Amino acid sequence: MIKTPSDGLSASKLITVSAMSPERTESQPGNQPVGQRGQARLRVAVIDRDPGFMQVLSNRLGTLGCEHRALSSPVNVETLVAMRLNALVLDLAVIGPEGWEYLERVCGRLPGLAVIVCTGPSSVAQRVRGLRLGADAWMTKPCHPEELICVIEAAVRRHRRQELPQIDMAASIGEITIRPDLYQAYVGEQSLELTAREFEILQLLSQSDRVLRREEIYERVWGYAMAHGDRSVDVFVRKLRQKLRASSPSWSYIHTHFGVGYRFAPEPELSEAEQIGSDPQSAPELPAALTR
Amino acid sequence: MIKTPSDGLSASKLITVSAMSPERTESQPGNQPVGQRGQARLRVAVIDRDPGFMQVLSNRLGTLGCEHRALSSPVNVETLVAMRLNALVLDLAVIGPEGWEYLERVCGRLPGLAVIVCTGPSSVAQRVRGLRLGADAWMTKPCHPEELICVIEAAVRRHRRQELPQIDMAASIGEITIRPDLYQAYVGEQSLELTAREFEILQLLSQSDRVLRREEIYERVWGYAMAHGDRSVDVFVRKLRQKLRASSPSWSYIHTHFGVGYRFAPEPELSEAEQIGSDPQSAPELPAALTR
DNA sequence: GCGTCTTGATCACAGGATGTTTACACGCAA
DNA sequence: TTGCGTGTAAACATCCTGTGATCAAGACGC
Repeated sequence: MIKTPSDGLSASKLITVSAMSPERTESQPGNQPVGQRGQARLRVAVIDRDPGFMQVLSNRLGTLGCEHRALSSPVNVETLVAMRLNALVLDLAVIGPEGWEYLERVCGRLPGLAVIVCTGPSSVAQRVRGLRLGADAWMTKPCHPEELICVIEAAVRRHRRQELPQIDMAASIGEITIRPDLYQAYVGEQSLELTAREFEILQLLSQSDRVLRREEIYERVWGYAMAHGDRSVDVFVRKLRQKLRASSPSWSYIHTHFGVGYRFAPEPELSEAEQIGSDPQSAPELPAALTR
Repeated sequence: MIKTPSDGLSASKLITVSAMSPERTESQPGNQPVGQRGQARLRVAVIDRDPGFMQVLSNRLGTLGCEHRALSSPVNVETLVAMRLNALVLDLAVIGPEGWEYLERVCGRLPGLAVIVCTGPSSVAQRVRGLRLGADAWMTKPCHPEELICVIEAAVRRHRRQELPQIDMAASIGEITIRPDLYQAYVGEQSLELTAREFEILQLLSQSDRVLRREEIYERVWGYAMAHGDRSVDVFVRKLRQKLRASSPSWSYIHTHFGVGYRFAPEPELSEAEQIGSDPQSAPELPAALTR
C-alpha cells in the first residue's frame, strides 16, 4: 500500500524493538493504566535512535499496557496513518533536514494524533516553530522517561476527550433504533442493513445535536484529515438517506446545511396529503423550524 | 546520544520569534478568521506574581486577540468556572503548600480547561505529579513568553473541539438569538434563513462592541485581505438588514458609520407614530447618538 | 486458485444555491 | 453644490450538493 519508494521509508525498515505487550496492568497501584476508560489500549510509536532511552521507554510503556513501536527512522506519513496511533514521540534529529516539514505533514494529516517532540538541546525559536507546526509538547533530552510518559499521557488525555464516549446503549431516535452493540440500526425489527462505515457516520451524526462540518465527520470516522475536495462524506450521506427513506419514509433525518455540513434531527416529513389535513401550526415545533 | 540536532534545525531555517510576532496580527495563516468555524476568542487567565513577566505576557496575549486576566492570588474554583476560560496559566509557588490540591480541584472541575503550570525550578517528581493531577503542560521559569504562548495554544488547540458547547453558547441580542451550533440566527423560533457567510458576518458583528471597518470584517470572515473597492461587505450587510427587518421589524441592528464601517447594536426602532407621540427628546437613546 | 459479491473510493454531470460584480440612485460631508 | 461613500437591485459567475455510475480492493464461498 501507499508507500512511496522515493522516501526510502518503507515499512520494511521498521524495527520493532520490543513487543512486550501482553503483560500489562494490575502490577503496582502507582501504575495508572493509561489506556483506561474502557478505551482500546494506547498505541504509541517512538521515532528515535538512542538505544538506551528506547529500552527504558519501552519497558515503561509495556508496563503501562501500551502497544508501542520503536522506529529508528522516519516512516511514510501514510504508514503512520495505517498504524492507527494515539501518540507519536519524535526526535527531530533522527529525521534530519526535513524534520520540520515532516512534522507539519504528520500533524496536518493526523490532527487527532498526539505528537511529542523529544529531542536534544534546542532554541526557543525552534521549540516555538515545532509547537506552531502542530506538536503537542516539546521535551528536551535528556529527560526522565517517567516525565516523558506523563507528557504523553497528558497529550493523549486531551485528544481523547474529543472522541466519542463509547456508548453501548441502544438509542431510539425518531423511528429508528441504533444498536452500537450490533453495529446496526433498525426500524422496528427491520435492519437498515448499513455497512460499517455507514453505521459509524450515522452514529456520529445521531450523537451530535449540532451541524457537523464534512471535515469533522471525516476526521472522526476515518481517523485522519479529509483531503480537499473529497466527496466521500456526501456519498455516504446519500446512501444513508436512501436506506433511511426506504425503511422510514415518513421521516427525514439528515439535514443539509448549505456551505456548512450536515445535521441529524429526526423530523416527521410532511407529505402533501398530511400538509392539507394537518393542523395549521405551520411554523411547527422548534427543531423543525431550525432546519435552516 | 543527544546528538546536536542536525541541519534540520539549522538556524537559517528558523523563524525568529521576534520576526514572527508582527505578522501574526496582520494576516496570514496564523490568523484564525474569527467568524469562521465558530471559533471565539481565547479566554486566558494567569495566576502569577512576577510583574515583568505578566506585563510581557499581557502584551502578547492582547496582540493575539486573547481576552486575558491577570490574577495575583488563587481564586475560588467556582470563580474560575464562571470565567469560562479556555486556558489557565498557573505558578504553583503563588498558591503555596496547597498548590497540588488546588491544581487537582481545578483540573477535576474543569476537564476542558487547558492548564499550564509555569513555575520555578522543580524536580522530575514534582512535574510528574503536576501532570498526573491533570495539568496539560509544565513550563519551567524563567521561560520565553513566546514559548509559553505556543504551549497555551497547543493545549487549547485540542481541548477546544469538544469544549464547543461552552464557547459556542447561544446568545440573545435584541430580539434575535444566535446559534453557532446550528450556524443560524432566530427570532423566537423562526429562522432568519441566513446563508453561511451571512451568519458568519452577523456573528462577527454581534461579538464586537465597536465599529468594524469593512476591511476588518472582510479579512476576518473571508480569511484574506479585501481588494480595494470590493463591495461584498456592503452587499452582505444589506442582505442581513433585509432579513433582520423582515423578522424583527421594530429593531435596528446594524448601524452605518459613514466613512468608517459598521457597528452592531440592537436598538428599538422608533416608528413614526411613536415619534409623534413621544416626548420631544427626539435624540433619545445614547447609542444612536454615537452613530458618528 | 478462482470467480462472485460486498464495500468503499472516485468521477462526471446537472441543477440549484450562493457569492461577486456591476450599475445606478441616494445621502452625507466639505 | 460637488464629490465621495453608501444603499439597492439585478445580472452574472462560481461554488456546492445530489445523484448515478464506474472502478479497485477485499471478503467469501467454491
